[in-house]
Amino acid sequence: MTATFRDVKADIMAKITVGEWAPGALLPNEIDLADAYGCARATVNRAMRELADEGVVERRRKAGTRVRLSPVRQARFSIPIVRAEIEEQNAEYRYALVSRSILNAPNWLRARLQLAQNCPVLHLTCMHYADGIPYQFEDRWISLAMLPQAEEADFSTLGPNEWLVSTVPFSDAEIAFSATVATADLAEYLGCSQGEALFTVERSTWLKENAITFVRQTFRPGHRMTTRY
Amino acid sequence: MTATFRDVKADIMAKITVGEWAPGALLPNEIDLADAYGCARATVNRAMRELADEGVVERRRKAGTRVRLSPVRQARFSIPIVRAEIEEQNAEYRYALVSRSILNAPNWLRARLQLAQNCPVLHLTCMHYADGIPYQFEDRWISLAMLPQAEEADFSTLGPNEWLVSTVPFSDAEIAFSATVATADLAEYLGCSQGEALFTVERSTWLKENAITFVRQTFRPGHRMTTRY
DNA sequence: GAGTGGTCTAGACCACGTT
DNA sequence: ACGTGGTCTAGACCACTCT
Repeated sequence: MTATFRDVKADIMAKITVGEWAPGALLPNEIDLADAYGCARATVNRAMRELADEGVVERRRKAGTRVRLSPVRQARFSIPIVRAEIEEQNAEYRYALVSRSILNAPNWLRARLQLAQNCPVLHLTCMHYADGIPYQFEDRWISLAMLPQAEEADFSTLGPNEWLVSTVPFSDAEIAFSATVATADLAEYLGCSQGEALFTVERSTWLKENAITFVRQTFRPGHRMTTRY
Repeated sequence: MTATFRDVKADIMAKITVGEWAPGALLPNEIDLADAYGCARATVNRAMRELADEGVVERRRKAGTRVRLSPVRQARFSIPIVRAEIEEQNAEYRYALVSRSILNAPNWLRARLQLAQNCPVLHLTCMHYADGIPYQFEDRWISLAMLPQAEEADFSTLGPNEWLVSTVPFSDAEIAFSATVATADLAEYLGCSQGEALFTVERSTWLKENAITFVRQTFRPGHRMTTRY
């Protein structure tokens, strides 16, 4: 019959959304709230800490807890592997390797990943299909300095995405979303017209300062990346 | 000299990235870890709980804690107001109202926001500039059923973005990223060529099942939305 | 200086899911 | 049935920062 941290959190959230505690307002301190809810301070603390993590309130020692003026609310996107993304839509997944080559990292890639000069890289291009329809074109670069075993791997049946996930962990990643015009090549791969606008995701990953891989994923026209929060 | 939950978290994370605990591996239980680190179980619990939140580890009662097979790592994006986004780049922000009208919600909007029939909405279009250069075109729809006071608000100097944030809280939001081809109109507003690929963000927000607003933000060519995780 | 949140502790009880 | 994580408690000390 005592209040849980979920109860406390929900009640505070309700008071905020209803306007009882307006943006910028100062909330009671943890001791008073604990008293009011009839629970321990640690319970209130957890509730408030989660609200702070979610960007609903702002906390500062001595200054207390305030409702954020501009709820800097954050959206979370899960970064799925393509296969899972497609199969979740109950579509049949198909993968194809388009090209494979080994070369020294071009300058743009060296700059992007902070690679040493003459670093050998494996360059792959692949296609992912959903129910036979082009879904995504993948342009993948893997550092052979960090992952020499990638040279032996068979990417004709298993996508580099899945191979990497099960082979090597990473400590840092950078992700960027943008829009690209379909070139003649891309249009052909994705079965669309040249000039269409394509949603693009670029991701670089590192393991302790050492670059592992860079990938550019280009989606078929009309693709949307969605989330709720 | 005792281990903090940050120490514990960092150490576990290190053991995972180094491969000492491989994907799928079962970690010791909380009591043993607390013993090993010389701290209380609650401390280990907090460290592990945060790792679970971040998708590094998976926890189940009785089954214990395992390193995730496919790290379902999540990226977090903050959803800033345009002014803040521009000023953060040390650019001068300028805002302009392009058009304003009141009408009944068109069908696509009613469907999208689950609005009642004949719901009056305020339709605004605006431009945001960074150092005088077109930065973003905003296509904004506000429910007058929920926010009648929007009809009186002066949007000629203050953007609807900022007005809404300081006026009304929200409980749920849906956000979608995509790519759009620049139409003649958009090209003119954004000072680019027709046919360019433009990065687009659409967001709908509700307050307890009641739709508040829908917005489509179209960015100038080349815009990238970036984050690290 | 004093008030606030940040964290740790040692113990306890409970909920869940595997066995 | 039993082992695991999930949560709560009451108390304590500390770190920050506002005044």
